[in-house]
Amino acid sequence: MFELDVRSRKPIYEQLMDNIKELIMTGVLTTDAKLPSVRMLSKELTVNPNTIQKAYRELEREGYLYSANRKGYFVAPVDWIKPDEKLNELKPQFQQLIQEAIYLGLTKEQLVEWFEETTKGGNVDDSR
Amino acid sequence: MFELDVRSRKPIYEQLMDNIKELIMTGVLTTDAKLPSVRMLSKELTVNPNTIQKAYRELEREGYLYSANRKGYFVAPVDWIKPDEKLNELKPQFQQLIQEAIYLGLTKEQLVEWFEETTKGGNVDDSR
DNA sequence: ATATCTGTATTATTTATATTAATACAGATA
DNA sequence: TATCTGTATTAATATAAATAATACAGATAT
Repeated sequence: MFELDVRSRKPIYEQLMDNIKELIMTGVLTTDAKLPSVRMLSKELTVNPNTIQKAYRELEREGYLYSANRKGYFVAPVDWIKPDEKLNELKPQFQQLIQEAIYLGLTKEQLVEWFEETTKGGNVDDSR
Repeated sequence: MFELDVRSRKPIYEQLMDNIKELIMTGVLTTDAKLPSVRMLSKELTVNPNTIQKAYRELEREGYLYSANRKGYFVAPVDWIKPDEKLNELKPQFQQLIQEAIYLGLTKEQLVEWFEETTKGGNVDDSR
């Protein structure tokens, strides 16, 4: 279910966050879906419980998850993320990447193509 | 000339690399332009010389700079970077960002708009 | 030629952070 | 009531970034 690389420069908890975000964004995990408990996932991935918790708590802070009174962690509704704010945070990252890509020869057409590959591949859940 | 934030999570040498890349990509620094010496920049930024050298050497490895026999570091021609390979490395980064942005409501039109803002703002040097 | 600039290299130390480890508490659930 | 859950705390370990202090040798300008 999750792909972690302990040799990567990127911290395990961040890799975990990316993995979970992707499951949410592709619609595999929908609103109110329950995530594996800290301890279970810890055993499954042979990673320390604290590391799992750090990822969960961070995702909660960002609005992707919520935790209910010792019942577990669950997927939060999209609008808890404050999508507009988040998009504005993403913009400079995009523009830095775009600038570098343009320098390397990226055309507008190719960028649009990449956009459409993404929409085609991922099954977005409209009911959310 | 350079903007560094010692409190950032991103290492100083990586911030320096980003800064230099941007100067190259916006055409402020063109092919064969000389960069400040390791020691000078070290003093100017009050950063350890080794940190500067790490940034320079890494940019050399990536093909953005070259160093000539104790004469200094200089901007390399674009094609030393192997643009096609680099673009392929950039693609997955783009798609991850695009996927998240789509989840947050990004439209194709907005992405194209961001692309055009980038081309308009930066003065790309065609003579390269 | 000589002082001074350049990159290059090496070794040690400090600092920050990620990760693991070992526990403990208290509410939720079966 | 036993066992699940999240939450919290403290300590130890590992890794990497950054600083520090030097040294060597080629390039350059005076």
